[in-house]
Amino acid sequence: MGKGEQTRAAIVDVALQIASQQGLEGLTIGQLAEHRQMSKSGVFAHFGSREELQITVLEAHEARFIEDVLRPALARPRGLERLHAIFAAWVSRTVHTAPQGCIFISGAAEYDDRSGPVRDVLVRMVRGWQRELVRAVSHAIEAGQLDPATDPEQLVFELHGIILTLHHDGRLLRSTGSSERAYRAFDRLIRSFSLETAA
Amino acid sequence: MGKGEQTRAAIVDVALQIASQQGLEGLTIGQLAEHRQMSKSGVFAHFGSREELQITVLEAHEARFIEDVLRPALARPRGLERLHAIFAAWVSRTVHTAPQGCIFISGAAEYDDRSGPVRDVLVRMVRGWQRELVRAVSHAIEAGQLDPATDPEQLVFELHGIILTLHHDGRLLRSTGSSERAYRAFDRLIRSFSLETAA
DNA sequence: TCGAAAATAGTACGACCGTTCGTATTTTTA
DNA sequence: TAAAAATACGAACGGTCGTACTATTTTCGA
Repeated sequence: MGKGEQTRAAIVDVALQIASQQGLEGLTIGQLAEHRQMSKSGVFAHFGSREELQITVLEAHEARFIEDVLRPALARPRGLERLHAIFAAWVSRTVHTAPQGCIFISGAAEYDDRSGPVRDVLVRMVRGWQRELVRAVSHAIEAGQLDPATDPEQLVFELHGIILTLHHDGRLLRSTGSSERAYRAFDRLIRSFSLETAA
Repeated sequence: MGKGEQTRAAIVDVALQIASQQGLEGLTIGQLAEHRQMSKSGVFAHFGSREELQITVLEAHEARFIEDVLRPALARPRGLERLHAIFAAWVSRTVHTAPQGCIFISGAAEYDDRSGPVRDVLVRMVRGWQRELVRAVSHAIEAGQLDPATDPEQLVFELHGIILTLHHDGRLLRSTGSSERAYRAFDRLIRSFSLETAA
């Protein structure tokens, strides 16, 4: 790895941190330069534009997100067990990366009324993640662990809501005990989509 | 109403619109001045600081929110009916005010890592709204329409998640049919907190 | 080790930001 | 209708922003 790539990676690292706190729109090249103790133009040269920087940060975020949340769960058997593993890792990531937020979530608020390449990339990533979730749910249906009439996208819709509230309450309201609420919500959600094998 | 108050109200009106699209942090005095065809300093004078402007916008947003979502529901009898009315109005407001977003939601993302008066006001408002929701749920419990073991805050947590996802999917992903998903989620949520009066 | 290529610094730019201040204009009040 | 008060303006300030250019330094393979 050449010196350039090395520096670039280090910049992205810091940028990821800053963007997690201030949002992708709050990310500035000057801030980055100061934090890295180099010139603005030096930082700038690595990306060519602020937009390119933001997209690079998004890509880095996605990579880590997948690594943290999806990858470990893929070691689990398909079905509910894997879905639960995904959810647990997702909750953990949402809560434990404090005081940083999820760029996908803050980005959603920042770019839901904007257009342009950054938004497009973000949308593509979120859609991709939802597709992964739908896959995981479908496996559980195929395995007979969920009601075959289950609409996977509906379940994912509600699952996503749990995480969004967790993020919201934990970060804005600084509530404690949100993870427990999230788990309880997850359990009820799964139960309500389960086969009626009432004891 | 004097001339000053009149102008001020008109400015807040525009500001509310802009903040709904670009966020409270995206709100600038220059933009406001141009939109209103007056000088920056003229706009500025009405608020004394940008922060004061942002807080004023928040207050205006809260007033309208309560007026749209809570007020009409108060005409309904306490309990599930009122809770449903609140939810329906909330969904409607979240979806129909397109292409504008909810300032409470975008603000949550903007200020969850910041400190200062604007954040404080926002937190107070969101807490207040959650308290109203808890009240509505409690009424349903007292009326015997929900399981007496129901934790109202847990139900509100999950209810909030439905709205957050609706906002997210509808605005960022521009999904259609999110309202239907939201209603389905609401029904399942209520059912899972209901007394087991299975047919 | 030398020289091309890569990486970084330095400087300047135009634009916009919130804010201040003195002045002019309009509105309200006596 | 004149005086007083409220309101709006215009210019300017220091600051930060992204970006374009040109130099300088550093890196690294031949």
